[in-house]
Amino acid sequence: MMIRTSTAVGGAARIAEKLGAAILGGTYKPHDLVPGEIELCRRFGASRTVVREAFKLLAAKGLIASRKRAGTYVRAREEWHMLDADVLAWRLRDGEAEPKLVFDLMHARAVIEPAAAAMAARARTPATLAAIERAFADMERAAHSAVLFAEPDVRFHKAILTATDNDVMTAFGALIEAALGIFVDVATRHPGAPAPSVPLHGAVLEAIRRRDAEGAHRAMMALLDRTARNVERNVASGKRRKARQTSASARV
Amino acid sequence: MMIRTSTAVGGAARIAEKLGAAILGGTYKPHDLVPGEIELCRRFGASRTVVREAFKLLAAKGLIASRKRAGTYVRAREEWHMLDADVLAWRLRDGEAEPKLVFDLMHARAVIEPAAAAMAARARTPATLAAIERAFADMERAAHSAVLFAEPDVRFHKAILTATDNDVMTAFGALIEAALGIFVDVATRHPGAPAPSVPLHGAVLEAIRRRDAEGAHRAMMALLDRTARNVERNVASGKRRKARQTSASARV
DNA sequence: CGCGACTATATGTCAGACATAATAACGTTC
DNA sequence: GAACGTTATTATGTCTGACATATAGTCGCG
Repeated sequence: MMIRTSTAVGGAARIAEKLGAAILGGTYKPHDLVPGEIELCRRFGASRTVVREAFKLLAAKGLIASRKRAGTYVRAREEWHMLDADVLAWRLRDGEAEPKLVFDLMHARAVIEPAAAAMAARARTPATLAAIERAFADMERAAHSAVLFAEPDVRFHKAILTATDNDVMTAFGALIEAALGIFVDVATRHPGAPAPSVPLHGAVLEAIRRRDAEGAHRAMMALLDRTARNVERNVASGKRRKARQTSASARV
Repeated sequence: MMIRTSTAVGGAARIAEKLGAAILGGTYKPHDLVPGEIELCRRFGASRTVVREAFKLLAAKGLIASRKRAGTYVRAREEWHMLDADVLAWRLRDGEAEPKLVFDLMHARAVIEPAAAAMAARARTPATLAAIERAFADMERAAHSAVLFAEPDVRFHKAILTATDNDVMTAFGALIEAALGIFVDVATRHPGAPAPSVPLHGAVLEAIRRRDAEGAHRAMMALLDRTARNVERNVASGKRRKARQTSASARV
């Protein structure tokens, strides 16, 4: 199992994690300099090699860049790779979450996923359809528990993206995954099993099965509508509650 | 000592560039090991430090991972961050381009951009509208040359994404930019100025200006339709011609 | 034939040195 | 005193050689 509270795990990755979260959290703002390599060596108890490798991890995501003599600075916000799963996770995790981001994600999903469902209805093969069906079956089985529901739910949505047979659409899976991770987080601290959403998922599956592109589009839209209402209802209460739990939400 | 055979520029970035292109180009396939650090030091005439930093750049994009003793290997294709601008560029650039990817990109644009135009029509502010107008004006001025047209064209589409006031939609800018880079490449080696597409862009702008969401959606759809037909017409000839120019396309 | 101990190997980390470029400080000239 | 060229400083960039660590592969034992 391994609990690894904070120690031991990867050198560069650990530092990048902390620094990335700090940047996304606003500790270091665009055009600010991050602490110098030597200073970070001291703080993290690591060698310059490792700190520099951490820098490269963040540089690859568009977060920082370095100039000789001047130091390493945070790049302009527009340069950040916002669709990168890690960047998204850092944004969503930081204590003072941004409710607007949650809505932005929902709106983006409302654009992408219905279209994806329609494309899947047209392009599905026996194999890709089977993957969707498997995910759906697992969802039905886990419908009583929000926690157990999460995994097949993500799998369901990703399976649809894969069934589009479009590499770019498939790539949105990472986005959906990050988004659903948060929504689940919201849902779990709210009463009520996810059972009601099962038939809505079922409708999407059914439309894809009979190659009904328009129907799949509509069904996915309806599903996301329900999710959006759920989220909207819970964002306020989540906001109230975050004050006392800072960011202690354990990743299950 | 170091003889620096090639052109001196960038250390880690240069190596990451080559390796990334090689992975996306299929030289190293998923689950394959890439050459060891020492071997790459030899090949690139660099120190292990630099090679390792290059590895981190690629690791951050999901392309590779390392295990002790076993070496550094290419991760499964599903793990690659396909929406990353560099990854996309590497895919598009490699000599044996994938025509399917070009179509996938077009289809994805057809999903995202009309929706973005509609959102922009609703959410635009004087400032964001002005940015779109400026880009359009520059397009009109450059309508006679495909090369000059490219920059304001990209700016136009990105300005619309920004005007949505949705961080996730805005992030698609990198995607559009990479896609347009290729389409321009195709267009330039084909006769005819981009002038005909100007009024189509103008219609989008006009709809956004009068806050007509549905109209903006339709206009953007029409614009992309034309682009799609253009691309479709030119992919075949591009394919034929790539044999003799391998990958000598100079970046303008 | 299965299993534990050992070894070789590639990555992971470290410390110290020098190279490089851009800024800041200085001093000279008009 | 202001403009300009020179030097010093500083943080990143690169190189080197060494040691740490985990594990795939090998060997030998039961």
